[in-house]
Amino acid sequence: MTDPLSPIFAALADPTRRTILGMLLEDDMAVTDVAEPFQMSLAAISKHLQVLAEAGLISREKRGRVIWCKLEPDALKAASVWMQGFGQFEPVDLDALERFLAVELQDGEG
Amino acid sequence: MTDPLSPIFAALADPTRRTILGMLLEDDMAVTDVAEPFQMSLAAISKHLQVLAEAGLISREKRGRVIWCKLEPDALKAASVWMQGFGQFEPVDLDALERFLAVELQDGEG
DNA sequence: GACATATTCAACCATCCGGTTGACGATGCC
DNA sequence: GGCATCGTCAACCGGATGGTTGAATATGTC
Repeated sequence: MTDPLSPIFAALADPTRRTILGMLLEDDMAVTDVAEPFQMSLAAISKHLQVLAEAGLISREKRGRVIWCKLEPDALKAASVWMQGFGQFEPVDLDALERFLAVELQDGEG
Repeated sequence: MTDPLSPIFAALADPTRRTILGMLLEDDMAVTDVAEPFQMSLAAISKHLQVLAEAGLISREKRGRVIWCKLEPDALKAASVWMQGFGQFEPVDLDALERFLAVELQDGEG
């Protein structure tokens, strides 16, 4: 499953994770601070951040004992581009589109 | 859980379902015809169509004994709008996408 | 060294998901 | 009526998901 879009959409399918993305839109945050407004355990939030990171939607950088989470817009952009293929364009070869997006994503990462 | 976005993203998280949406972009299709190119049972495709319908991404209309599936772009638009809330990247790589689509459309069908 | 904080790991649990198969209700055709 | 076709339903299965708790690993502070 090297398809990049599936984990992105799967990550976006959870409202907690979408809320987290919204929080990270304002600023980078430590894991503990991300977890603070939620009524669930820190471990649960940590797992959500793991899902977001594996989808490429965020990155995590450890500085000292704190792990900073940062929004990575490229993955969202990939999903957005895919959807625009539906909104505005005529029939498209989706497999080719996904190959295109895969290249796009690789492009973004160092 | 009346949140409309979660089922939409969850539906998009499966590559089979995304492919189905791509097929329906060209034209409305009967369930059997949707299932034809896939290496899985008709019942499995029927379930996928159920998921897409519950997310609002398609509608199904019974005419005779055939059920016609139709793309409903509004749901996709809702998800797209949500993502644009994130969009500093909003003017997606439309240039690249258009170049891609131009090649695609020439290459593919007439 | 001792202790507190930040985060993950591991085990566990209930539920959901994607697939199968076989039976079933509707519909169209002869 | 009898039969094939269209599509879903129901039961089942293995694996993923979302949550819990408690222990473990780093790191910072005194």
